[in-house]
Amino acid sequence: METTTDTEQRILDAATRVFIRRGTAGARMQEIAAEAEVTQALVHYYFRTKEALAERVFLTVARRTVGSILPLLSQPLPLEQLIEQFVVGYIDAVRQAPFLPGYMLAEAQQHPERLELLFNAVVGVVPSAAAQAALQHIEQQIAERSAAGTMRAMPARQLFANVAALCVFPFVARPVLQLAFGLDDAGFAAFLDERRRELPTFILNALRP
Amino acid sequence: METTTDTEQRILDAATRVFIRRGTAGARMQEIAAEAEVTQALVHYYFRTKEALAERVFLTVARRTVGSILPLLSQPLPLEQLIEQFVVGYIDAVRQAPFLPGYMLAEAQQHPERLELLFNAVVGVVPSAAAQAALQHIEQQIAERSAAGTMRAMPARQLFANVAALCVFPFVARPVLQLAFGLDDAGFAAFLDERRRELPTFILNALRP
DNA sequence: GTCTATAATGAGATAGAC
DNA sequence: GTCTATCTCATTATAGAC
Repeated sequence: METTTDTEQRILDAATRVFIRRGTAGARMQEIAAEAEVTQALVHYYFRTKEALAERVFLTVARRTVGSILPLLSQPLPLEQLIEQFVVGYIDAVRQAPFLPGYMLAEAQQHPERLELLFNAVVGVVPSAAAQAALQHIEQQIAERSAAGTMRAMPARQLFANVAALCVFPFVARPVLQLAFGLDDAGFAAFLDERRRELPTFILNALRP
Repeated sequence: METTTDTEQRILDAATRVFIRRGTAGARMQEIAAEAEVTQALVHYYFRTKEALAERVFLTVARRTVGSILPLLSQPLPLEQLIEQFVVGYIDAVRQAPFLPGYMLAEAQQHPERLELLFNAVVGVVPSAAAQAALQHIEQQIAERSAAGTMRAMPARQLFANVAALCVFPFVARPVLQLAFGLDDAGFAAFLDERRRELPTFILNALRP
């Protein structure tokens, strides 16, 4: 918990916005400096190199993302309600920062080493035990319901992947969807509202035995 | 249908690989030249600028993608079989070029003007009428089944988005999924095999009334 | 800590010989 | 068409004054 100066924080915030907007390779140190309202020299003063800054931004953003998703997964609810709460909570959260998922997935693709870094940083930290417990709780519920015949049996990891896919994809594919469906920004917002309502039903239906 | 020389084609292929691997901003003309086993000057000789080359690659790749997806959507089958065939066909096709979806979505994000260019290039060309017909045929089936009560009513665009999400996402999020599920490359291949089997059931189940 | 000025390098692009 | 050599400019990064 190092005490970051106000300026340092401003630069970090600016860098976050620019990296998310342009991607790491497309980002320019000058643009970051301008957006933070400082000179380029100062950006280097605080973060040495673009590479270091990029890594810092990615880890910060990724940790924040994990930190906002984990509570959604950790609620002590029956599986059905948990899924509904998760979908709604995720969509509402990411709407505030719609380009974030695309940035993170692209980064993960082009710098897998940062992912492992993040993994090591997150594991062994406070939320880790809680995270494990939450996931196990979910898997246990899947197993129970499958056994009881109240839910169609399916591999837990496929269910995880499906829920993630259905939640994340609209944000990653936004321009394509807007073009395909002929939506302006307001139309896309309406599409997300509709989705927020429809998606939980879709998923829960898929799980009926 | 211009007759592209062998060299030109080699450069284009190399550029395609490099752009997909690094993203447009991260790609280097030198790397493309090396991969095509020519000098950088020759790359410029054929394609003038990096910008022009990037656009050419994107349009080519995107058209090829549309061209391979359209037939999957155009099969004259009942909706249920169409979905199954589509899922399996898509997964099998993209396995050959697993980084392609990520590249295309990132490009669409950062160069929306290319998307429109593509749209204009594809519309008004041979497959366009067929594409419209195929989509209408699908929407009509959805409407019929909803009315008849043999399918749960839901907005067609949400169903499209869901199928796309479930098919595309694993490829876009591959590194994250591998880390989360602890999969090496062979493990990920097994995950895709499993998915190929499970996904059609998941979707069709979600559509039961 | 913050700036101005500038160095150092990286990367796209062209000239001209063959 | 293809190469070598080179130019030009953008971009990262540092030096040094304040």
